[in-house]
Amino acid sequence: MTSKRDLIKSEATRLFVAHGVDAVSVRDIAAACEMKASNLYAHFASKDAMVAELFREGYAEYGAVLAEAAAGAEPFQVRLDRMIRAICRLHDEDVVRFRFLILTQHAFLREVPHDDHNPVEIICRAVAAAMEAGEIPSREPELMAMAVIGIIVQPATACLYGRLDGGLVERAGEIVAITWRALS
Amino acid sequence: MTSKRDLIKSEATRLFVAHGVDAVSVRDIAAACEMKASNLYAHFASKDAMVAELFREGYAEYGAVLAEAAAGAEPFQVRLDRMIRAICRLHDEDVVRFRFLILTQHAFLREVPHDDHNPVEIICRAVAAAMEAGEIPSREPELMAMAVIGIIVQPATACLYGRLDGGLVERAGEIVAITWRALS
DNA sequence: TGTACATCAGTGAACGCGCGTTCACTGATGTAC
DNA sequence: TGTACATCAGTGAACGCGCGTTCACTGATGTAC
Repeated sequence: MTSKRDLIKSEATRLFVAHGVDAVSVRDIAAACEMKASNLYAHFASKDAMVAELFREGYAEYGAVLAEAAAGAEPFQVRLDRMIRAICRLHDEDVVRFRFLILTQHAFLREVPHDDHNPVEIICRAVAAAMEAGEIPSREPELMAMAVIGIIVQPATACLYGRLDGGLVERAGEIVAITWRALS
Repeated sequence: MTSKRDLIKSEATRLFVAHGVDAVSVRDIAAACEMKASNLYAHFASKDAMVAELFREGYAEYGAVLAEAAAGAEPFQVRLDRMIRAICRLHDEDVVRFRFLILTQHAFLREVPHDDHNPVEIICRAVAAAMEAGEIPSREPELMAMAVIGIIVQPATACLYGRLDGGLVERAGEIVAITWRALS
């Protein structure tokens, strides 16, 4: 059985994605959980703390999954393939959470540490290492890393707005191919 | 001389980008313009109307610039080059407005018409036409168009967060090259 | 078995605050005669 | 030239509202004896 805390988190995420964080009140969240607003404070210190927890938790899990996919001694092409498929899977498995991260990133990205668990950082380092190892041509690593991220995130955003039907997993092979050509 | 209305628009845009639309009150905007909040209502019907006008105006201008760059009988490669350089120029010339559009897109994209002046639509059509004309390999056009957009927008976002120093114009040639490889 | 107590998720009513917005009014400037 | 009036950007005070948050309290459930 999922805890009340998890119920609140999932209902809140859903409402935030549907209407935007600022347009959703604690009373809205409570109503979706069939409780009163005051009871939310038995589970979270404040609305802000709750939003921050949702973002940091999601962002950290993405970082962990990506770090695992990026590790290993295989050629960069194999690891890149694994990373992209991992992200596509994360997207399709919980599209609401992916969207929450896209929508709220601008409120939190400034305060997220640039460490080993930062998804953007992981991709930057993997791309830079592949260049140093001569596995792909040497270009500005940060720019190429951003291109890689854009090639994945923009289709995800397109799914959000109904410009792309279905999910990303079914397109993962194509996305990998686009990315590989871009980096070549 | 710039009108008071233009002053309000530019100060508001600046504040919205710095703190987020919901965190900026009409009193904040008025203070930045050295006037009182009540006087804003001589120029705009409401705060919401003002934000909507800023978005629609910016989005429409981007659409117009892109439409012009996309037009013509030249090969797709030439027109794509012109489109990407045009966007990079728009970004560097008024980085605050570009960021405003990135940050607020999720509040407005749903209600923007998918017509000839929609920047996303223009890129989608240009890519699809190039495929039909055999200028680039045939793949899912919407997915390829999203990749193109991501390759430009993600570096712009990286500039926003200081991950990339400088602007996009200096990188326009490289961005064109990445995009062309991705589409090939 | 019944009684007394502890626990704890959940409630209801209220709080102060800052928000967007309104509107009667001001006061400087330009215009007509 | 002076006087009377029109215009209009800008003001000050106030409005109602919904927000996040607090806190004394409730009432069902479990536990000890």
